[in-house]
Amino acid sequence: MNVVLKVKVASAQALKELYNIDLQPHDVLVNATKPEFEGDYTVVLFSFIKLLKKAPDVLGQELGSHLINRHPDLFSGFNIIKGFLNLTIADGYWLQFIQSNAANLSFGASASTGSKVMVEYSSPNTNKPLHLGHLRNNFLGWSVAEILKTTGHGIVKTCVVNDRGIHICKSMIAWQYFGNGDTPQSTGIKGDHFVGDYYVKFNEAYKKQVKELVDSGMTEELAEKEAPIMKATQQMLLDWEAGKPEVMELWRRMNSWVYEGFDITYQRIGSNFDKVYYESNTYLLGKDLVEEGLFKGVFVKKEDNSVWIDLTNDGLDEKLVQRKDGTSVYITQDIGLAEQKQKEFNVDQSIYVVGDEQNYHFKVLKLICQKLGLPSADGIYHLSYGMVELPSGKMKSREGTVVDADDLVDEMVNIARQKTEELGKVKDFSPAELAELYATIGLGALKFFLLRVDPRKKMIFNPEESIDFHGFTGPFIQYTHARIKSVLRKSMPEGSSIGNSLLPLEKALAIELEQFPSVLQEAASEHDPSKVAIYTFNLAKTFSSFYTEHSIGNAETADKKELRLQLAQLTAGVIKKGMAVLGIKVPERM
RNA sequence: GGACCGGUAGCUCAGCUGGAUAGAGCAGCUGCCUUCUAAGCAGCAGGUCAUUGGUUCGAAUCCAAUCCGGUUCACCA
Repeated sequence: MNVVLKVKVASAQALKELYNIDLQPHDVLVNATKPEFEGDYTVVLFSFIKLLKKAPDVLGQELGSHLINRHPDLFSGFNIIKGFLNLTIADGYWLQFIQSNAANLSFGASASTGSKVMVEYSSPNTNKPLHLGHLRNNFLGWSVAEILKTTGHGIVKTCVVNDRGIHICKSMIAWQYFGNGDTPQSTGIKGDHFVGDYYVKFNEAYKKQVKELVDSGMTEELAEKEAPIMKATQQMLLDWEAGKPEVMELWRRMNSWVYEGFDITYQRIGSNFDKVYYESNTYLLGKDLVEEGLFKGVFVKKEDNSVWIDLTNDGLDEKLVQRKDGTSVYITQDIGLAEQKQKEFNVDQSIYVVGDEQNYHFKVLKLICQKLGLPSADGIYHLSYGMVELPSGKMKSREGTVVDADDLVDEMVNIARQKTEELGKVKDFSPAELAELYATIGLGALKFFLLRVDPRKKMIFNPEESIDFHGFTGPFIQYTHARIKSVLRKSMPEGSSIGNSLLPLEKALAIELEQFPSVLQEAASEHDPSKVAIYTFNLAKTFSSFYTEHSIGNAETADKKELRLQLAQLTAGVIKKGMAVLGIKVPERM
């Protein structure tokens, strides 16, 4: 049980014993004491003052004295300022905490809860390479899965690849027209970029054709439909759906190029999946559910044979679930896939890491699944994240302002190399060690930058500022870890006495370390890695102050040396674990 | 137009189940490397928490209205 909860439980119990009022620990508001006051944690008394009709000072005195008498091992002092009861936690409590966890490698992790969660993330299209927005998605999804794993949930990481449809045919057509038989191998271009280039070429050619038609007197609307390259693409989609061999062959070939490229990027950024779904296999799912929905009266069929669901009573609109020609729409596939996932993995919760532009879609999806009575329905959770924007505004592929994932990672790693060389601290590293260090720092900076803000909020990515390695950044935390390891290489804790008192910075560190498990819990329940990022940064900052102020290896006494070594060891462990759930490695030296 | 999301320091963001004088980082300014890594530390300066009203012992936080920005409401995916 963490300290805050102990304070709450003790306070609720004390109020019961003193005044015979029944409160849940949850009813007691406990905050960290503001630095300008004496104490560690503060019980806010106002609500009890009202309830008991007692003066704040009297109540505070009675409660404070009672707490100290009943829990001398937990509390060592108190003071009352206005309606706030500031409690000092006994040094012995923190010392005990430090000693029992310094070498505990699994500190922060929870026992299995028995629940199983699926996290769907990344979900790329096979017509273009990954960009900055995908990076936020990948880092978020991976981290949320890792946080849930650490807090005792079984995890299935999954990815739904959008590998079919008109947009895929566009790159295929463009390659047929303009490719001259080139391949990623023959050109030396990474497969996903290679295919993406043809997607761009399609749009260029299409635009040109539309313009020509418009110039010859056609309306723009008609020209967009009549452009030969578009008609060819639509025919190709029909051919694909009919399974025409040469189209299927081309489709497989080009997709395989993309996957080769994705594999490299995923490997580099550390994304991985337990199960990959391909839309080419799942796009027909859900049809039987349309029948079932009609039978149950959840859906209605209109005269033209299209099938709808009326969600106006739920404050939404009417939504189409099947076209008049009997083909299914996107949401129908999603319903079908939700059912499929359920059959295959039987998870308690299914998290979809998808941008907030699809909020409405997921609201509808969940509602429809609930109305259909699918067992997976209530477990659907849309982890909606905000778009990544540039200082100039949104990224637009048409304007060429899309920040490519591979390029960005390259740039970050390069800057890491440059800065490391400037500082010259690891001149004895082998080339392989250096390469690993640059990747660790560069990716650490990037991941931390994208994960440190609330996922729900849109964020601005400033290429100039984002590559900062000072302050609230991944490299600062990595650096703190490396400094600790440097100390620990010289001497390790021996398990000897750590004395019986704490200096302010020693205590501040202990207090912060003790919060790690509850931070992980909070991050898990809110699906929010930024909680861990912020916590880990603050911990590193506290350690840096401590490190500057107090000598560890040459401490004043043997007790102090042992105490500080244990604190250092525990801090290194928490930093490492905190960063690990963010997908960020920490170096031994940098 | 309906629904949803956001507006906190020059910039990027915390804080939002109501609690003490609203916090970080960057940028700016001062100091600190003969002692464990200065990718650091200590300090200064920087605020009408979009606006107005309400709820109460207490509001950045809750409620209402307004202003500004965004997303969405396709027989697209």
